[in-house]
Amino acid sequence: MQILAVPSPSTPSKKAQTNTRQHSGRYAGKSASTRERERREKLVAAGITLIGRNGFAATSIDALCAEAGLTKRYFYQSFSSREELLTASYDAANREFIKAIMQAAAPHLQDSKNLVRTGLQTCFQWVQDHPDEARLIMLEAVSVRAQIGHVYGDRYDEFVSLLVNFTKPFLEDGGPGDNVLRVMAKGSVGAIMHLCQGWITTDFKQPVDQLVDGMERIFSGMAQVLGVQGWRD
Amino acid sequence: MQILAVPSPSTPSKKAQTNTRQHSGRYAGKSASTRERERREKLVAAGITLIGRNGFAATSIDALCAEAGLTKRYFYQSFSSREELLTASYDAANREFIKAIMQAAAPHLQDSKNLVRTGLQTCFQWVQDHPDEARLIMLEAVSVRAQIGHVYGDRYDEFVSLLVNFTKPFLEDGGPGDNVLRVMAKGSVGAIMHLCQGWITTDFKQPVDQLVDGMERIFSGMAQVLGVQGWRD
DNA sequence: GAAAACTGACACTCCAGAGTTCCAGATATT
DNA sequence: AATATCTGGAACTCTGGAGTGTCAGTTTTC
Repeated sequence: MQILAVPSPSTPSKKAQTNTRQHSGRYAGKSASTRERERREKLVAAGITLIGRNGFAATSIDALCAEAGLTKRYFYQSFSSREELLTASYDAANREFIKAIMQAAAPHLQDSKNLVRTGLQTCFQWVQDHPDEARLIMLEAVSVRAQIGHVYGDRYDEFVSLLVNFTKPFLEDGGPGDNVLRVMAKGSVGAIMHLCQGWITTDFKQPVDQLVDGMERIFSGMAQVLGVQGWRD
Repeated sequence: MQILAVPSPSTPSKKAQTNTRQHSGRYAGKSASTRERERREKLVAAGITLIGRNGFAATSIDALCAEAGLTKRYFYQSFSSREELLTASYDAANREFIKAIMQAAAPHLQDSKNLVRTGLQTCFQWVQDHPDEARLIMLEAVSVRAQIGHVYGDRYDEFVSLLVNFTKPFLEDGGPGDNVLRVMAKGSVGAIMHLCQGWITTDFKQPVDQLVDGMERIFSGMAQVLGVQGWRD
């Protein structure tokens, strides 16, 4: 069951170069591929907004196009199904999310304790500041991602490897093997996501500090169990 | 937006007692309410199977009825929407899940370390043994539950309270407040769920032992951070 | 045996949304 | 100015599934 036809950023559409004269793609000052890319981006943005706001099931292609200010024709030019747009929207939102955290974390790469705190703080803050994006990647994408898991499995695995490899230098010998380390990394991701899920669906009632505090302690515990050097409360 | 019309186990249907003579409900040896309850249970079972197997979006009411060996009439007798059946199916599957873990955990209530290990082992084993149920409660229900969260919020909160209150007696003074404890409890639930999600979508490739091992270490870390008495590796 | 209520199966209407096609107007090229 | 391409908008068909209705046959009660 091939749900996804490879989400290539944009199908160059083969140039319907029927005849051998004039016209080489420009319109309104932009090249054909630029226009197509811009439309695609509008649709992705609309996807983030509507799917995040109303849910995937309640988001029709018509509504998507209306939100994007385009017509169905252009939808099918860039995507072949609603699922494909969901995937692209998920991808875009997820990238921004990761980017925000990476940027905030970068200055603290040498100080693991600060790194954890800053990362968590940024994470929850971003979620609160981008509710649509967050709902999309934390809630709506879960079951769909399960069906197209093979597409995102690799990238997710890379991310987990990143976490593991980053942590490893700090570890003493005699700890768990890589497989178990990976389980712990995934578990951490899950804990954060689950907290975000509940937080989102209760309209961010709980203060960020408490979420950060709780997660910090969980990480702290893991650090101690793993014997991370230079970590002690 | 009232999605759910109170999932009462079965609408007694008000007895269409139009006239004043004979017939008080029995058919095929069973009372009216019994028959109705049996049909409801068949539908719930069908819901678990089909939604778990094919996903909620791909499960029509017709298919549900076919699977249950009933006709649409009976569906609308017990439920007023597909979402309501999903909710009921989620509820049923979730109860079984919790029950299995509680039963396995019961003998170890005095030994926290064994309690954690047994609980985790049972949890993952149950998931592997009940893939349909697990897919339903771990994957399919996530986004829908977000929409009807207020219905399940209370029960979930109770469960979290259970965890917290159970842990509290073992804690030293000076630890985090209740709010933060709750965050940690929710985080643990999230870690397990996330691991199950990934595990399910990769067809249970990873051995149970590794999952249990990883989660055990996370709990172990939390125990140490919280200063649980009688816990030390 | 007759009346009432229940059952199962099918037929039916209705609609939203998917996917396609057409066309008039705008923009570019020569 | 003439030709070709691109754009936005709408009209169109088609289908699956929701929700309702009908009816003949069965079981119960009196």
